[in-house]
Amino acid sequence: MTEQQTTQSGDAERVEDIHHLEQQRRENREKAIGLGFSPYGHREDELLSLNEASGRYDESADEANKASLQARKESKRADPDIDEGDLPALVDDRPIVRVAGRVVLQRDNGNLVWLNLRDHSNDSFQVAVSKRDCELAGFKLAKLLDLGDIVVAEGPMTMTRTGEVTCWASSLSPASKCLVPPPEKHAGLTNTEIRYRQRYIDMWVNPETTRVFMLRSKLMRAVRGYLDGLDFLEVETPVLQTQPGGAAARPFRTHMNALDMELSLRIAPELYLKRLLVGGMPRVYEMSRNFRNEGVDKSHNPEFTSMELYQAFGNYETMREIAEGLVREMASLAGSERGVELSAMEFGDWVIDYESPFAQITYAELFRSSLGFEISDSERARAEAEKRGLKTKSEDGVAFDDILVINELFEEVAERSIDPSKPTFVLDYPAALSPLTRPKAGTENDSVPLAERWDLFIAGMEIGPAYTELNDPDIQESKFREQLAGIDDEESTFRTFDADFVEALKVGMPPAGGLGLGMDRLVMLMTNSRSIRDVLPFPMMRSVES
RNA sequence: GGGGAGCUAGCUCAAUCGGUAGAGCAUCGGCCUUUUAAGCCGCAGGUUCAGGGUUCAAGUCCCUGGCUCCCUACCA
Repeated sequence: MTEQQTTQSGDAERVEDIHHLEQQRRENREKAIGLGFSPYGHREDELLSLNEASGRYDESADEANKASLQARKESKRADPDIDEGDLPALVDDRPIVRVAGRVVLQRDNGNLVWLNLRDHSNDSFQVAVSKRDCELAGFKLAKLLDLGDIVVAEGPMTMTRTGEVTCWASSLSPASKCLVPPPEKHAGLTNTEIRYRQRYIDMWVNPETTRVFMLRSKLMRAVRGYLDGLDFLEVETPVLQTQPGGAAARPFRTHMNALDMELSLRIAPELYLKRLLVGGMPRVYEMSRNFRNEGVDKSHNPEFTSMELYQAFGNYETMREIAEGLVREMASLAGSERGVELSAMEFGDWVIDYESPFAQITYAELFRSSLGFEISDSERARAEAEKRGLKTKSEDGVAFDDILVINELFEEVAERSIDPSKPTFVLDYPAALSPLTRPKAGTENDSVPLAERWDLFIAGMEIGPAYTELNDPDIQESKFREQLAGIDDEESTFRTFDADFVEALKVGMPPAGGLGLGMDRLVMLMTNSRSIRDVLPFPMMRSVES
C-alpha cells in the first residue's frame, strides 16, 4: 500500500462524514508528514521486543554515565569558566536499543514527553522523548502523537529517578497511524460485542486477550511436536464432502457450480483418515476444522477445531495413553507459561490436577454408582428417566430404544457425577451408541453389548472420544443400516450409509486405534477461559447491517 | 426453544415519581524537562439502538423490531 493511497483516498468528499476525533487524527498525520516522516513506516531489521529492550538495561553502565555527568556538573560549578577539554570525560556505555510499539499512554511535560509503548512482550514500556536529547523532528512528533499510534524509538536504556527502566529516545519515528479513538485508558474496553466483532481493538487494549491467542498457538505447536515424536504424520483430508460422516451432527450444505454437485462441509474427518490407513499410512493425524450447523453457546461454535489421529495396530488403550500424555504435555506448557502448578491448574471455580494419573471408570460402573442400578435393568431405567422428566420418546411419539433411555440417564446423571477437577476416562460405552467402534469381545451376548470406546471428561466438559476402530466391513455395513427407535435426524447422519467407506474396509484396514480431541475446549482449560469465544480469535457472531 | 439483564458522548458509566441529558477518561486550546491512570487552567463534544404509540412533556411508560450478554434447554 502506498502513502498516496492511504493518505489521500477519498478524503475530500468524505471529510464531512468523518467523526471529529478521526479528523483530528488525520490532521496530526498530515503534520507528521510535514515533519518529513512517512506516517506508515518501513522495514526495520534491528528491532528488539520491548521485553528484550528492558533486559538490555545495564545498571553499571547507567551508574557510570550518571556519575560522569555529575562530575562534569560539579567541575563547572567549581569553575564556571572551565574549558570544555578540562572537564572530566563523559562516560556513556549504556546499551542502545531500537524498539517499536503502540502508544498506550502519553504524558506531555512540555519539553519532556513520556510515552508508554505496548507490544506482544510487554504491556507498558516507558520511552522518554526530551527536547534536549532527541532529534528535533522526533521530539515534535512525540507531541502530536495520538494514543494507539505505532512508533519506532531508538536510544540508550536508562533508569529514571523513580526506578523505572526507560528508553531515553535519541530518535522517534512513526510506524503506523491510528485513526480510531481508543477506549478509556483505565476502565478499558468491556463491551463484549466490540471485543468479539473488532477483536483487533480488544487485543490492543486488553493484552490478556493477545496472550490467550499466543498460548493457543504454542499449544497447537506442542501437540504437533508430541505427535511428531511418536512418528505420526500430519495429513489433510477433504473439507468439502459429498457425504458428511463420522459424527452425529447437522452439516452446512453448499453447491459446487463446476460439477453441479451438492456438497457439505465436513462434520468430522474420521472416514477419510481411516481410508489413509487402508492405503497404508500407519500413523496419521489431522488438525481438523469441523463445521456443524447447530447451536452456539459457551462451549459450541459452528466451526471448531478437533485433532483426530489414527494408529494402525493400536487400540483404545493405546489411544488412552496418547491422550493422557498429550493433555499432560499441553498442561505442562500452559502451566509454565502461566506460572501455575501442573497439579493445581485453575479453571473457573475448579482446580484441576493434570499431574496425577487420570481417573478411569467404566460406563457401567459410573452408571451403577450414580443411579444405583445396572445398565441392564432397562425397565427401571425407563421408570427413572420418566421420574426425572427426561425424554423417553421422540417428537413424533416413538418410544426411544432402551439404550437411548439409558444414555439419557447416563448423560443427565452419571456424567455429572464425575469429579470435575479430575480428568476422567469413561470406558466401554454401549455398542449400539458407537457405530464406528469395534465391539468389546465377550460382551456380544450381554443384555447391553459394549464397544471399545472411551470418552475423556475434564471440568464437566467432554474433551473427546477414542475407539478401537471397527475394521470388519460386514459389521460396519450392518451398523450403518441399524436404526435405533426414536433416533433423530442428527443422530442418523452418523449412520448415513457410506458405500465407498465400506468398500475401503473391504480392501482391508489394519486394526487401529482412533482418537479425537476438542482443541478449543482444551485451550479453554489451559488458558482458564470460560467461553469458547475467548479462545477463538473471531467467534461466530450474528451479522449486522450497518 | 424458554427466562432474565442490557444498549445514553470515542470509551467507562450517571440521570430520583415522566419535567433543562451529566461526570470521569480521551479529544481540542493554554502552561510545564523525571512523569507513572502525571498535574493545573479553559473549551467543546448527544439521531439516548431503530420505528411506532401514550402524554402538555418520554432516555425513563407501552408496542414492534435489531443486537449483545447471562441462566436454562438442545447439541458427540
